Amino acid sequence: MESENSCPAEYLLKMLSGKWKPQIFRLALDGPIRFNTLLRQIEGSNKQSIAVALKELEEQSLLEKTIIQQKPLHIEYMLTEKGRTLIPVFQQLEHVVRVQ
Amino acid sequence: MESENSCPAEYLLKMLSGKWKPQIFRLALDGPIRFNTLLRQIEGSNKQSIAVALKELEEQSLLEKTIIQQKPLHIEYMLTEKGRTLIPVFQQLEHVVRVQ
DNA sequence: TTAGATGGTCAGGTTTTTCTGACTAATTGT
DNA sequence: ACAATTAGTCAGAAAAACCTGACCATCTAA
Repeated sequence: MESENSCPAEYLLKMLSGKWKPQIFRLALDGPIRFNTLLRQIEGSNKQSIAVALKELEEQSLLEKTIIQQKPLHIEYMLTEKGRTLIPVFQQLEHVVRVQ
Repeated sequence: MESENSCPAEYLLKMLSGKWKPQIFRLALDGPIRFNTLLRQIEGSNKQSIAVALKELEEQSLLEKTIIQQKPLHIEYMLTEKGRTLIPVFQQLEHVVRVQ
């Protein structure tokens, strides 16, 4: 993933390319989310693909994984600061899609 | 290409998915553009892929093909009204990419 | 203690996307 | 007449993305 890129759409497209990333990212917009919740909410998806997508989103610093040391430890994925910079783009897109 | 879609990013991603579409679209933002110009300006691309991408962008009504009946007839691709609705998204993205 | 949930990994196969090279046809310049 | 440019198409191969099913470890509830 070369971050050097003169085309901003290509940048977003690369960041969120793949069959499940946009949906994962969108669900993460609503707050921290867990692996199996994603798996259940994204219909048609599968463990492997979600796992790979999450790993890549982490590597791109759009999501971060947190292990919560509690009775039954559980793992959460949430937007990073960088991830949150994409929120206005999503809002803009929502607007555009409504208008079209 | 099912246009039904609850996730706007997924919508954009679908519209502009593929290795060359974002770059084609971006070049088209600067005005009508020709096949061989795209081919030359997008390095690493090839005839076949550009041709397929252009056809799909046309089918999605983001670009339109115009045959200009002049001495040597030539063909131009330009943004449609629908395509132009994506301009603010690109601007937003440019801003975000600068900030990141 | 056994079943079910969470959060994965791994190998292998299938599907989708992309690329290469050859070919076409119209037009223009030399 | 011949080469070059434009604007493609097509078949087949290669590469990338995705899916399935099996497996694993930890924990909890029955």
